[in-house]
Amino acid sequence: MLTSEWPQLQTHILELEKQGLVTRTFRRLDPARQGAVIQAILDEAAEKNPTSLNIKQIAERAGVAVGSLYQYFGNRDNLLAFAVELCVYQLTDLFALSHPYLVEMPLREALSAYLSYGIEWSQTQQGFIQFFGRAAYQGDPDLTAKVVEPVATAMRETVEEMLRGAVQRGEVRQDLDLEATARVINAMLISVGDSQLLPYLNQYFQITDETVSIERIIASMVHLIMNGITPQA
Amino acid sequence: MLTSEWPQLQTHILELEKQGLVTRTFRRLDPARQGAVIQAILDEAAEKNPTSLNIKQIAERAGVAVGSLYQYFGNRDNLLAFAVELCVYQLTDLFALSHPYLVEMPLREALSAYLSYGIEWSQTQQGFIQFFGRAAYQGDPDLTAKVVEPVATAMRETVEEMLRGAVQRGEVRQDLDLEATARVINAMLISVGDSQLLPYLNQYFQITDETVSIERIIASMVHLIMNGITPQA
DNA sequence: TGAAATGTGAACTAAAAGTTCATATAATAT
DNA sequence: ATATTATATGAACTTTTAGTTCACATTTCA
Repeated sequence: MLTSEWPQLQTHILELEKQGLVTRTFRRLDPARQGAVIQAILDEAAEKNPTSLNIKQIAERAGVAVGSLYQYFGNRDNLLAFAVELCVYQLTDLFALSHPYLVEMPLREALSAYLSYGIEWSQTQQGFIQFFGRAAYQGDPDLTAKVVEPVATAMRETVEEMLRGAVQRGEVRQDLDLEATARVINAMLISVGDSQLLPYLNQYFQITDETVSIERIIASMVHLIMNGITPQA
Repeated sequence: MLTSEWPQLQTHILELEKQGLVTRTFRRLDPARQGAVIQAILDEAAEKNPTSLNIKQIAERAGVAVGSLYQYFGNRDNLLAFAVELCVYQLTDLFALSHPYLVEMPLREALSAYLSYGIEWSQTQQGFIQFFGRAAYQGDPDLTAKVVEPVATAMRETVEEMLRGAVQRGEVRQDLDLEATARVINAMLISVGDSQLLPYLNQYFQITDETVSIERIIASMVHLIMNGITPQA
């Protein structure tokens, strides 16, 4: 069940209740029902996009009545705000958790781990990552400010510190334009990762298909970053 | 004016007239008015997204009456299909034109040119690229099949041939996983390019900001691709 | 000069989506 | 056991949004 896989979820819901985005009723709900509602919101957002959430469809998807959603969230705006805030909490937590490991790992392994772990993790945890992805690629100003900006900054800073650590450990050149290179690598990680998270994106980026696996892509990407493609002297 | 900067535009419009997507009336229109309508459609699509085009807003933006749009396109579906097909025509033309130059250029210069030229070109030609970008990141299945897939394939194949040419000219290693590497480089070019085309994407990718210019990014990207980041032996 | 082509936008229509509320059921307290 | 409170339900109401039409005005051109 969803809730059991998100240990911090109840804490975050309590926090959001204090902010007036959910009612006590929702917090005290049967976990299965609570999970179904959250899952329905995330799935709905992933299928279309966060800003065009449809209350009636969410109700149908979750197997509850519309009236119940109004008892939980009061109105649509709150429901959306609830999902948005919850998503930021969850992803912020995730980055806080993985950050120290990634920064201390040898860069070569850290790059692989970042992607492999990220792709795997987001596939078991159906929902929050996809919700975030839709928000990121939709470009709604409000969502961008509230969800995308904080998470995107955390991502970029993680990559920057991974690189900085690697420089200090002598794994990479000293004369790198560290800031610019970190941004390029960050963009690579995002595009490769997101193409696996949001299948429709892969039709644009064309990262993988029947002939090229994600493992081959990750290997080539890491190799490219570490060694470039110019012939060895 | 828009029309004068797209030499093939009239030809394409005639083609679309034969397909029943526009009326003769639109083709024979005063060029300024015709351009204003096309521009309005593209701008509208760039601001929200292609699938939620709003007839009334397009009319207002173009400075024409809604009734006129119905004389030009018959209905909303045709108007959208017209924009979609026109976009594919224009971008296909663009790739056909630039492809041979890029493939024969030294890879190092070709990578820079691809981006610099692409970013510059799309900023003067307000519209088609942004329309395409919105389609690509929206993920509507119909748009993906009709617009994104053909253009995305052309992009990936261009990069593949750039790499293949470079291998043959001895500019890069022979033992590369060429297909996988091409896909990674293609994704880099897309993410860096699109972040400059669609400003909201830059808030996610965080490629550039006040402290890091696009020129620095391109230089670092090319350097990364050609030389990697490992210390020189 | 008149017939054909084109332009106009208020008004019509339909659908979609948020919200309410009377009623039913379950939980809890006394 | 019964009253009280909490929660569940979904049909009906309301509002908004957006595509479309059409009677009439204007322009073009033979």
